[in-house]
Amino acid sequence: MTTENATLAAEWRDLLARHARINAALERELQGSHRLSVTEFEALSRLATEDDMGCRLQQLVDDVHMSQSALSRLISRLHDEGLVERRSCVDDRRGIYACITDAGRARLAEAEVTQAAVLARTLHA
Amino acid sequence: MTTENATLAAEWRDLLARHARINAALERELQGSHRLSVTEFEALSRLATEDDMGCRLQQLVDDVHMSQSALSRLISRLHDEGLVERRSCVDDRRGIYACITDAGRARLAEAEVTQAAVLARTLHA
DNA sequence: AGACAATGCATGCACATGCATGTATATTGC
DNA sequence: GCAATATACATGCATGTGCATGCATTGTCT
Repeated sequence: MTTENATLAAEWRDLLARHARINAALERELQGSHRLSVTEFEALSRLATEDDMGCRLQQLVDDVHMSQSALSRLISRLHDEGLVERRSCVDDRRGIYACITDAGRARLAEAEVTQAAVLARTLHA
Repeated sequence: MTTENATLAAEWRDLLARHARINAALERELQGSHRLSVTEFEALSRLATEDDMGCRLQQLVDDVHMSQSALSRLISRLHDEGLVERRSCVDDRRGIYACITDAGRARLAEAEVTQAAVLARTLHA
C-alpha cells in the first residue's frame, strides 16, 4: 500500500526528471539554432503533417499540449514570423485554418535535424 | 537513419503527451484540494526528506527541476503560507537553509494522499 | 592585509501560459 | 423566423518562469 504509493511517486519523479532534462536541452538548442521554442516546434511539426489545406485550430489544441488561448497566441507568433498562414474558412466562418508556409517547412526541416541530434543524445542517456 | 529519427521523435512525443496528461491532472487536483502547485509539492516533498536542519537552496536547485530564481520565489511563496522556514546559516552567511514546518508536513501529508490517487489513476492509463 | 574573482541568493524585466471573458458565427427549439 | 444556447477564436489579466544582474559574503593569490 504505502510501498506501492512510494513506487508510483518514484516513477513519477523519474518521468519528471527525464522530461525536464530532455526538454531543457531541446529548448536550448532549438531556440539557439532556429529561434523556435519546443512548443512552437511541436505545433509546426503537427501542421506539417497536414496537406495544403491546413488544420483547424480546434484540432491542433487536442494534439499540442496547451490551452486554447496559448495556442491562439502561438499561432500568432508563428504567423508574425511568416511560418504559418491564417485562413478563415468558408463553410464555418468561426473557424480558422492554420497552414504551414514554405518558409515554415524550411525552418522546420532545419530544426528537425537539431531535434534528432538532441534526442539521440538525451533520450536514452 | 530517417526511420530511427522518426522513432526517436515518436518516443519523445509519447513522453511529452504522458507528462502533459499526468501533470495536468496533478496540477488540477493538488491545486484544487490543497492549494499546492506540482512544483510546490515537489519542493515540499524534497524538503520533507531532510532532517530538522533543513536544506541549502543550492542543493534543492539540483533536485527540483527549476531555475535558481524560480526556486527562490517558490520558497518565498511557501514561506508566506507558513509551510517552510528560512534560516540563514552561521558557517556561511550567504547560504539559506529552507526547513519544512509542522504545518508544511501536515499539508504535504494530505497532498500525498491526493497525489497517490492521481498517479494510480493516470500513470499507467 | 588588500585586491579580485567566485559563490549564494534576491530581484527587475520580458514573456509564455491558463483562466475568465468578449465577439462573431452557427445551431437548436419553438 | 426568432430567441436562446453552443461553438470557435481572440484578448485582458494575473501569475510562474528564465535570464541577466545586483548585493552580500567567502575564498584566493600575492
